[in-house]
Amino acid sequence: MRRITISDVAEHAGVSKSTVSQYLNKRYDYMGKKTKERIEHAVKELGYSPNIIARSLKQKSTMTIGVIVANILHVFSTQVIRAIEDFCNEKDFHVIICNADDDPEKEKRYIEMLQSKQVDGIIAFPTGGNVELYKALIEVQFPVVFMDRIIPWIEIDTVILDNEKASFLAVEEFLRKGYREIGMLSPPLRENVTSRMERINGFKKALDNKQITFNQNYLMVGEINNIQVVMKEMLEQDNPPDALLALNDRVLHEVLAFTKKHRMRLPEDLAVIGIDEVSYANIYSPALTTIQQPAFDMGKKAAELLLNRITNKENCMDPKIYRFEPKLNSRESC
Amino acid sequence: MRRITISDVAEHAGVSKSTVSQYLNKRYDYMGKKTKERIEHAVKELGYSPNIIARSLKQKSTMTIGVIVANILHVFSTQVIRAIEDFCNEKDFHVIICNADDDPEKEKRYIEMLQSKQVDGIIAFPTGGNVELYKALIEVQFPVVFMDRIIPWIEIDTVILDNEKASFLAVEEFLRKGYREIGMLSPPLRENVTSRMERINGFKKALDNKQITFNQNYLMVGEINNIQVVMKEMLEQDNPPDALLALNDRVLHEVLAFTKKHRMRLPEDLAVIGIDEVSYANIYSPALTTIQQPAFDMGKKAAELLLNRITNKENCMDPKIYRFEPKLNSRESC
DNA sequence: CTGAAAGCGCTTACAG
DNA sequence: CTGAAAGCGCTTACAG
Repeated sequence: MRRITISDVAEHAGVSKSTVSQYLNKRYDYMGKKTKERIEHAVKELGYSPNIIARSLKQKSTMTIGVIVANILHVFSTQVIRAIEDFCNEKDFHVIICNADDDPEKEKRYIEMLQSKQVDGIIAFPTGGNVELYKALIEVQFPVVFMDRIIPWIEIDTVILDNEKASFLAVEEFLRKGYREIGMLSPPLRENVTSRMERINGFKKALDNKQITFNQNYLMVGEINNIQVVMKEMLEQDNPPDALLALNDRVLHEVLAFTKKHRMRLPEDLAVIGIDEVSYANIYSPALTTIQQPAFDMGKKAAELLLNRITNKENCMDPKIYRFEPKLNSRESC
Repeated sequence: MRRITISDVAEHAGVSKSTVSQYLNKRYDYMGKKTKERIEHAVKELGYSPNIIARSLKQKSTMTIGVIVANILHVFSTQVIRAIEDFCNEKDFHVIICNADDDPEKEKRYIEMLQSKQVDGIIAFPTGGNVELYKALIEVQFPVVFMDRIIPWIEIDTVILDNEKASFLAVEEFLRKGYREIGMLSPPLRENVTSRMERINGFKKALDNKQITFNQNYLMVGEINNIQVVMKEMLEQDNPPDALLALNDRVLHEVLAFTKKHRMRLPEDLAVIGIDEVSYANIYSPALTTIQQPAFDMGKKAAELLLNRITNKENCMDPKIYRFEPKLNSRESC
């Protein structure tokens, strides 16, 4: 299987490679009509398609970006990716997806791999474990956009939910429905996973804002696979909360596993709100009240920012943080 | 930002480009120890990383494969992709993901794009709408593996669920639990979406096998966004089924929306089984009985087959269909 | 043991 | 209006 090259086309059409190249790049300005037709014909007849690799080498641009997510199995990542792809597709950019699994080592390997592949830019859910690398990228003005996480001292365009607002919305909804003893359940606060910290801060601030004193025992943290134990503790204390905010979709899953196991009725025995929309929110009984991230808008914005940086190199705008508004889906679990 | 090239390294180390290249490719056989160290040092000092694009051009291999899924938002696709990535990552292959959205035009563009990018092979959920293209790929011995769908007359390695068996397992489970009036709900049977056809055939065969006469009115088809209407019809007939098999996860979702809306109790009012595992199966009330596809195993197999074809060109083994066994997750909805 | 040279398939500045 | 030539950053067969 020998691939057809530009030389074959040139020979077949009886012109030079240069001219064929001009044709392929639609620089018809000075091209004779006859020449153009002959090339057109040759291309068709030979079924020629250009070797982008060769072009990239010469042009030093691959029209490809890399996307490093924590885990493609997470719904949020999946939606962000989909939005990025759709946007890039329109602009004739291609996308390479990588799973860093929140492992700085893997992230580093992927960033290096993507650079070796000469991608024009990267969108990443940064692990936060490669500060030196991030700095090096900024240093050489390599286009990068971060998603979902803010890395302190690193100035890079970042697209992120207004996480405090998400907690605010939840607290307000609880209060509106008459719940005042509000608890919150969170996975461990790893450094750099901005969203968790912010959601917890937002929770505290919202209570404060509503003149409710924050109760230490109403905020508990645990590994996902252990969080049902933690939840049990929370609910077995003397004056347990009557409402519970699940910090993310995975926590919500465990909360529901727990309430199912213990035959608790929602919202009578416990009102529940989850941050992150889940696919089964509407069909669950009761339908689940959630706070939704505009994942598609966020993905699109990230792609837009990145492609802007790639195409307007001159325009070295200062990096900013772009906050997106969460949305309350008020249903039956609260 | 001028990138460091092999020439810079050569100069810095005081050797030729050839030698540096040998070093990078770990062909140390005849290399002097001193030379090796000097290069090692230069590479580090300059922070050199090779330009894979240039290498690919020369070697005519990009160590990259393309994956064309119908929709990355579908859980099954997501899991297959993850398995493919993990496998490829181990073998130092990279993956480019594309969403064809079951649109033959898009599929065609993506296949051409991937070939322009000189990928070494493609794994696709074929739309079935580009038979000529598929044939052309086989013709030039371009490595391809299909997932989930069998395209008639096209001989290509295909990884697919034993869909008939999936229906068999469901029917058996219904019978075991004492349900004999078994209905099935399906999305429209588009040509080429093999799995739907097979699941329906399996359903009929299973009934036949159990000496139950198949009732036309117990098998209904409808667009997803209209399937609740169809379901209503099914359940309002004179002698409605007491058990229902949902052909896939999206049908199941609608079935559950319906039973929730009409306050039906599962399994008392209607026993339900869904083909495809869903994330909420265990936390739903009742927990949902499902038939699960081994998505990760299937993705891994597809990757394995493709990389084998890529690396053992000589070994032109006949394309086969690889069937995977579905698994019954017996829970409470049946 | 190491290096000069050719070549992968394009693009582009320049000459005519 | 078209073409010869150089070059993108590598690899590799071959010479020494």
